[in-house]
Amino acid sequence: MTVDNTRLDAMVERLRCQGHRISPQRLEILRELAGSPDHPSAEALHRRLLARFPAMSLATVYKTIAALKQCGEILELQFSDRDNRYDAIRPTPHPHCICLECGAVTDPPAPDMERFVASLVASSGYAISSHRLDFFGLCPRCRKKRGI
Amino acid sequence: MTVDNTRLDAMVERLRCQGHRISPQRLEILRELAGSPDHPSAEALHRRLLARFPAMSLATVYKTIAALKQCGEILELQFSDRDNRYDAIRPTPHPHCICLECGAVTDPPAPDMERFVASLVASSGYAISSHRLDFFGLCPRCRKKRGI
DNA sequence: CTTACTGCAAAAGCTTTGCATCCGT
DNA sequence: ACGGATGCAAAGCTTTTGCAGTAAG
Repeated sequence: MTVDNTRLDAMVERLRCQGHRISPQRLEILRELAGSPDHPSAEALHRRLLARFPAMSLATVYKTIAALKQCGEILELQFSDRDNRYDAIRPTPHPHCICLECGAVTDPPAPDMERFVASLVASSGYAISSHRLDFFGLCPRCRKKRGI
Repeated sequence: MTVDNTRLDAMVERLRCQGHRISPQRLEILRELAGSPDHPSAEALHRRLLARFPAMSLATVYKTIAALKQCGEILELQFSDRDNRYDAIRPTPHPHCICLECGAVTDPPAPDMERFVASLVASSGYAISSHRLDFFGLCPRCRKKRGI
């Protein structure tokens, strides 16, 4: 796993500023997040961490995610029919592609999103503070598998 | 409530085609959906229907929603931290504005969305079949209340 | 030392499912 | 009459919470 230490340090620093403490478990969760560009679920994170931290509780993962949310250091993609997915590498809103077959979540190249968001912010009458842009379909691998 | 009878008839017809039956309860749920542009939750629908159908079960509402989903006649906006919301008036994907204070969900004017979606579909490598565009913030009313 | 964090288990909350009965078609 | 729909209650699942013990700062 390739951990982005700059990002890891930023998360640690931000948590500390907000009065959170950094336990060994928490540090390991942050490290895992900093090295996971695949938008893992809480359960997936927990599974990966168990190898290095056999006693880690799933509740601890959720509590650390809650702390990161409170600091604005993680982006939560909510789903009601499957696990939520998390992106702590790019915690500000950006588009995602979600594969309906394998569940992969990826960051697509974002073509002139700025202008699109800006125009909507201007025309909606809302004071927009964040957004969510999800595109559902088949990822390249699953397309190939199906010959589409 | 202003029911769009054209839309209501279309839903009934589509359900029938797919082998579903139209009970009095179901017809009333469809009528309520056709007259609800506010993207109600299942529970909100149920609450409104109880006035006219005191014995209506929440499970029946969910089962009718499931039938509509299967027919592509309803758009489900999933949330993991609150009730899902439903739009049976415009069942194809379109942008939404969601108020973080009062929970209102509205359809904003959609400025050159076509081009944005098209460019992403082209650049992502995915075979995109649907999308979800949510904008979170304060609705005009809640802005006013707060003086923002 | 003070107060947050951990891990476990229980609770919460929305949605789905099983089942006996009822009713469209 | 057949097969789907209803209503009730129970089950399912993910996420949150309570608590006693532990440890970070």
